[in-house]
Amino acid sequence: MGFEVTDQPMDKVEPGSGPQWPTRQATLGDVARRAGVSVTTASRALNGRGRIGAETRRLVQEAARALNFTPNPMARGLLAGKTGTVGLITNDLVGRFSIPVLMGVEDGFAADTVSVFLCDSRGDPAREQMHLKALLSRRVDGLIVVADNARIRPSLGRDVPVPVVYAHGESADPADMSVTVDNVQAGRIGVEYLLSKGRRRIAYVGGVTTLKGAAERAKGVTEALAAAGLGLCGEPMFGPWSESWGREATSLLLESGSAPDAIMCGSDHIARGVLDVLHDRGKAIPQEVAVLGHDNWVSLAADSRPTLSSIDMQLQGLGRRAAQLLLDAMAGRSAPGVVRLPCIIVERESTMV
Amino acid sequence: MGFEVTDQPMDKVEPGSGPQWPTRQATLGDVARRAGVSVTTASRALNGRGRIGAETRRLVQEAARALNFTPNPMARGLLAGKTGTVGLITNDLVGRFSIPVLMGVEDGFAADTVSVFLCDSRGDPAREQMHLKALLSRRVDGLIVVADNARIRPSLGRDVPVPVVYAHGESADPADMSVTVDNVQAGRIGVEYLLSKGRRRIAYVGGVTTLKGAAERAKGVTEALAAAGLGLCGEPMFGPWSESWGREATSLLLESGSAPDAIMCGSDHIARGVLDVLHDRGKAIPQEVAVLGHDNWVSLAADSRPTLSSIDMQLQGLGRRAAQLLLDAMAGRSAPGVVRLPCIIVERESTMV
DNA sequence: CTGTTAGCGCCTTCAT
DNA sequence: ATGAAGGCGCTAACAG
Repeated sequence: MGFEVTDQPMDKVEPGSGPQWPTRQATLGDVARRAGVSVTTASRALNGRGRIGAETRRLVQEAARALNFTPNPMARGLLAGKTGTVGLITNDLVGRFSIPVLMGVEDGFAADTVSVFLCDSRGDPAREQMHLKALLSRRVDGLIVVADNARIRPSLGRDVPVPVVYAHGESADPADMSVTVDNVQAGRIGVEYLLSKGRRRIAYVGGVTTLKGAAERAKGVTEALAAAGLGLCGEPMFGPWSESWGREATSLLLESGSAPDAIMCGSDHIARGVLDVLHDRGKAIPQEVAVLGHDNWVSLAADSRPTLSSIDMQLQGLGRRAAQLLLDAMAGRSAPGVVRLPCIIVERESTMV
Repeated sequence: MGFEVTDQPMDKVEPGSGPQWPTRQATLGDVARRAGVSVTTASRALNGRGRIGAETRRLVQEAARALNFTPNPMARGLLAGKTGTVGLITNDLVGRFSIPVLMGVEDGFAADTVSVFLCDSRGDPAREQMHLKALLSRRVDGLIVVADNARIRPSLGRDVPVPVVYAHGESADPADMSVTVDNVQAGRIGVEYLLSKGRRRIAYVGGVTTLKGAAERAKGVTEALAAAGLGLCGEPMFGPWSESWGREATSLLLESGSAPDAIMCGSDHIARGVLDVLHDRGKAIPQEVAVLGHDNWVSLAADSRPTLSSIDMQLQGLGRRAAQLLLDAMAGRSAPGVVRLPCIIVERESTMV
């Protein structure tokens, strides 16, 4: 099961000395020679172009298999003017959001057709610019920029010579293609879900509304409540997306005299803080107060006390969609604008009566 | 600041119609023509080979800049027989360990020299095999396999035609190069640290010892205690790496009559569970009981009640080291064997008197 | 149906 | 100090 040419003498073989890199890979010439045909014929036989004798084709294919031949993508790309690669630039690999998007993107491309270069700019525009340059000089056929959902990001500009899709965070330029999350819908379905569970006094603890996503979620919440003829229970609480804010906000909420029967949270981190304080105060969850998180971050939500229901942004699907859009654009069918994808509820104990 | 050739007539320009892909990139021929020299001279001027008149060089460089020329890596690679790319195969992008390793790997390569193809096998050997094939047919110059630290993984085999470095998890074949974490040392420094804080009754709640990492950490713990003439407080508790196990183990521990003044944990998840139960039972942390986590997973450790001290595996450094090893191997200096990198303590409230 | 010729963009002898 | 020619591996004309 060797990957290299075993058919002809190698340059420097030291028997029994273990792997010997680099070992020359088989070329189309090798295949042709072994099959006793010309290079062109070999090429055609393998690619299925033009008319080829059945026997010849078989011969060539066999030779290719025997030599473990795979076409050199550089030679191919040089001719075709395309590399079959795309670049993926992300801001915050540490931030957990990039990962599922990234996996979705990978799903979206056939692995043996398009490969993905990964670059992390660490939130530094200079690094991003550097990576952009590097990727373009690698002649990627397209780019995906995984951006922060919290704010609209500047476009890479219109003079980038390949199609670009912005994923998760959207580009400021409406002529760009962006795929992002429908945060308003997320807020809405959260409320609708809690209403369906019989809750009427819904409080909200979210992220600071200077962040785009946080503001949109809050908007969806307000709208859905209004549609049901209700208002928020207590003041809406906006703070950092952290556990300690969840704890603090819950204390404030309870001490202000509000008696919510559900608390909807802007993140799972916040929700964890909420759970802790409710627990300390002896509130039964979900019987007295239901808690709904946001992000469905499994390592935070799946093993808490009680386990945490959460809104899932379906980021992997978003990544797939971004890849699809990019493929279309690379094929010449580009569709500018912002696509907003819906979220779903993942139900666990914290909301299950 | 265009990326494309603006110097000569483009094929199809529709003025005012926005970006027009694909726009031809400048070639060395374009540069040479603009500078009024031959392609050979242009090449030499830009690469600094051979003797070139100072003025000629300036001219060429200026032309290159004006045309935004970057050499086509496929043409270059075709000639050089190398692509300047490496493949990175990971098992579990969702599992958080791959990410810092990945970032370290990125740091380890000069972004404008080596680019990284990312592939996630999702723990499926068939997918891994597929990605391996795809990467090899892309002619990567080397491979990094980010593996699970919990078990020794099978080697990709000796007939892979490029150097391979295994990172985080180690390969079963000692002829391979692996960079991994020194789990024994981790256990040891954890104990030594707690001892230095004046703790003497140290309990241990770890992962199941069928997992390699868990067993090694436990070994380090035992050794360090023995070296201090001490033993473990209570039975060592081994279970899943989860919060609920942390909670359960703590209850068992306290109910068994052990009165630890410190609990060392196999993961931050476990530690979070430990914190919760200690909190419920009114134990002051760290005054009565100190708690030490493992992984230093910031989103779990940095905002808990109290914030959690933890052992950090320095995975980013590990990734850098893996990249370095691979670079050396690609340059012909390969160093088989397993490198074990030390961990450090990150101190937060849960252990600070 | 098959082989010959040419060329993708670049670098490297070899000449001048 | 510069240029011309050849070739990396492959595919797309154009013969035959």
